[in-house]
Amino acid sequence: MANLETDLYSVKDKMYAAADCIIFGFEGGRIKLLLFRRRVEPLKGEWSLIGSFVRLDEDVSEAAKRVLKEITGLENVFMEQLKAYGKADRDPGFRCLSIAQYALIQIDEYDGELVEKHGAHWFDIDEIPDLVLDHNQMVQDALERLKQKARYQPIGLNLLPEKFTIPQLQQLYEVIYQKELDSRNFRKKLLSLKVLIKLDEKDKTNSRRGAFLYKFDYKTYHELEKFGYNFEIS
Amino acid sequence: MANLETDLYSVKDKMYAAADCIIFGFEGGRIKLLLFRRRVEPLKGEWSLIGSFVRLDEDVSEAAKRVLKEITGLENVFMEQLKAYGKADRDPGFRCLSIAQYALIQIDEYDGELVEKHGAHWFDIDEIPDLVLDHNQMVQDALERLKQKARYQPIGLNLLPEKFTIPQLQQLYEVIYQKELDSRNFRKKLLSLKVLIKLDEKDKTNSRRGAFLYKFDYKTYHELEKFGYNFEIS
DNA sequence: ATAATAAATGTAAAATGTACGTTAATTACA
DNA sequence: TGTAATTAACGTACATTTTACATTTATTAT
Repeated sequence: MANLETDLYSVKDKMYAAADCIIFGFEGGRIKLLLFRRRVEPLKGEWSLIGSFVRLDEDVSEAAKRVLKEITGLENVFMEQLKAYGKADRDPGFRCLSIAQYALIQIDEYDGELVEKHGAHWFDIDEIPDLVLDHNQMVQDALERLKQKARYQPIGLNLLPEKFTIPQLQQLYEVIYQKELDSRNFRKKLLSLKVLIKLDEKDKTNSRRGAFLYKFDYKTYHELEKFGYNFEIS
Repeated sequence: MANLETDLYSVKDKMYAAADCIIFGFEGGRIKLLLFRRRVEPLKGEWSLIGSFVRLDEDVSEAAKRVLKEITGLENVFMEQLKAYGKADRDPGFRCLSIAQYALIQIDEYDGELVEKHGAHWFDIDEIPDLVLDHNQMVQDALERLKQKARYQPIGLNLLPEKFTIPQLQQLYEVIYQKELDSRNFRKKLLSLKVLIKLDEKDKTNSRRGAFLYKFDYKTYHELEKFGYNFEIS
């Protein structure tokens, strides 16, 4: 009996593991997703998230960083694990887990040439084509996560340049939440959080008057965080 | 060049995948964690989360359910993926990913005999022993998730019996948040959410007067959810 | 000079959160 | 039998935050 059980528990099957990246950007007031053509069979050539098999000697998060750098040239961007996708039949070819990670990047900073070379393309999130396997589901889950998380943590800022205007930030929140916000209340709430640094520069791309540029004060933010400070934009 | 790249992308290493369960209960005003003695080498006999290798033909979530049922006899309990743990060196023996899932159970409903038989034991979360591999980290992460999630979703209720009193629920929130709550404000806030059904019964285990029992109104809750209703207990 | 445009500011009412004190129901036991 | 002890339940006043809404400001193209 004991032996039987031991044997049962010891069933060890090996499988593949993939790291797939949901790469979001923000441009022209829209959230964008970077997709590319799948490089391996089956389904080679179909639109797919950017991903790679995880190698035996690398961390899952490293695998994601590796592939992100390879395609976009970017390092040190915001990236966070979304979740693992582990349905037995998710890949028709062979058993393969995927650990999905989402990245938020400043869309103007990536290496366009590299992206071009890998056949990658930015899609508006309202116009995402059919993707391989369960990748559409991953994108939906990542958007949901972004929506939830942006409310209580300043992660959305990773989609904007270091210097940004309040109207820009509002526009970002409006597309994330998919609803309009009152500009007066938005500004008031935001400034009350005391984590923005007003600069002496203006951005005049959107108006004659120009809007003041701000930077996020991460230092103060992390200080306040320790005391249970609540960043919340609703 | 193209071939080289194709080869590079095609590096496919197989590895093991484990499903580990962080099983929380609530008893005597404390959050408890169910641990057992590891059944496989290496580290056989050490305290460990309950887990199993994922088999080739089963979903990751199924693996977690399988092992949970095996040890506690429980089915249909609240269980949710926490995250995947994918450090290359997390298991000294061989490359093994773990997909951690946390479960919230009513501690009185599990099969004590089964648990006994598997050498499992409930630990107060303040008295968790050293666990194998990165399991202590998993527990910390799961507690953090519980703390975050309980604030905006009524998942804590899964730790209580179907019928519970308001003081019981408050006690639960107090241990989750690790801070005292004002009983008058807690009650007011909770009842204002309009998702509790007051019963005609009282629970007299904690006082002479007895406290009225309530049930959570999942039906109404799910209705309200559709309209962007916000369950929030802070 | 003026028109056009988005940025920035203000304010009053409503809703929610916070900090308290008091009363109510029940049982053990004097 | 009534009184003390104990937790449950309720209420209120004040502070804070959210919401709804209108006007002024800075700038440039004409």
